[in-house]
Amino acid sequence: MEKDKIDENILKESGLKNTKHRTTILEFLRDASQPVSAEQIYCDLKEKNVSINISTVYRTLETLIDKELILKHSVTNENKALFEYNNRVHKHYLVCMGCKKITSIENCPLHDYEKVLENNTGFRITGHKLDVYGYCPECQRKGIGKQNIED
Amino acid sequence: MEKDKIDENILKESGLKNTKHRTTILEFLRDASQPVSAEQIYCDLKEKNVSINISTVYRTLETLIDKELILKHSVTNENKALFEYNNRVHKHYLVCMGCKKITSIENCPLHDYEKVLENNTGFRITGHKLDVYGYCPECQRKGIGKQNIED
DNA sequence: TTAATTGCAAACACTTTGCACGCTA
DNA sequence: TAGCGTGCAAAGTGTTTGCAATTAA
Repeated sequence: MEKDKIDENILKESGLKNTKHRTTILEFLRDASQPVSAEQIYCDLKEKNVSINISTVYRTLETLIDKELILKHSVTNENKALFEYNNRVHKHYLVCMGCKKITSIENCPLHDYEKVLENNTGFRITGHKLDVYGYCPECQRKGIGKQNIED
Repeated sequence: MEKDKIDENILKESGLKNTKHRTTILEFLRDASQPVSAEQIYCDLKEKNVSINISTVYRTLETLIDKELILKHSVTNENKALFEYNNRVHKHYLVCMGCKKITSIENCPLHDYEKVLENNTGFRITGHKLDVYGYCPECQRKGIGKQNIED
């Protein structure tokens, strides 16, 4: 496992002090399989006997976002933010409306579209966010989301 | 102006009782030029001397969402929801990072992509949400968002 | 040593809920 | 009149902030 040591340099390179909480949270996000909430980070660290305060979690996340080491997402109809390690790969998300699991899609169909839009609108386009919604194979198997079951 | 009378039938057709607050909010959203927050609705109605409680605004919005008469959005880095009249046109949004103004785009480049994705992932795709970010012509003129001014 | 980071508690902003009263169908 | 809709106050969530103590560089 070469997993655990990488991050310390990343912090230095971004001009951040190297603290235990920062590396812990950054490693946690790097190893997470999908975007997670501040509370999930907090609880998970507690389970691992890492003593940390929820406000420190938020402050750390904010710092890491500023330095673009992580990304923040808002999901429609969820009132809490989700955070994800920024591995600098342009991604989109497939959100299951049944189990709420978020899968990432690395293929992006929109490269050319941004240029068309710049020409049509006069905006300087800096990025985009695409989320696709549906039901995953497992939820379909369970019958979740099979049209409207009833009202 | 034929603007003001349409909505009463819409409520009936959705199986909702016809109340003043519901028609007022629905008309307000129908006539809004962009998605608005619950508080904006509340304040705007107060200015027009409509007496309403903020909890009624939220409850009404929830009801209208259930009946799909309106849509709810979450914008990244904003911690409040925005609501919009559902005119049943598939739309995307162009969000200005400078002035935060939201412009809608009625052209959708993703029709075919959803089918590709269904084949690749096994998901049953029910919809998608695309937001494009950038700087509007006016903000560019003012020099807002001209790369990084400094760090 | 010095400034940045943290914990704690308290404050905040947005949203939801319980209950009694009021109004639509 | 029966039951849904509303106002009010209070509680919930998720997030932020002030301040004193702690820690990294």
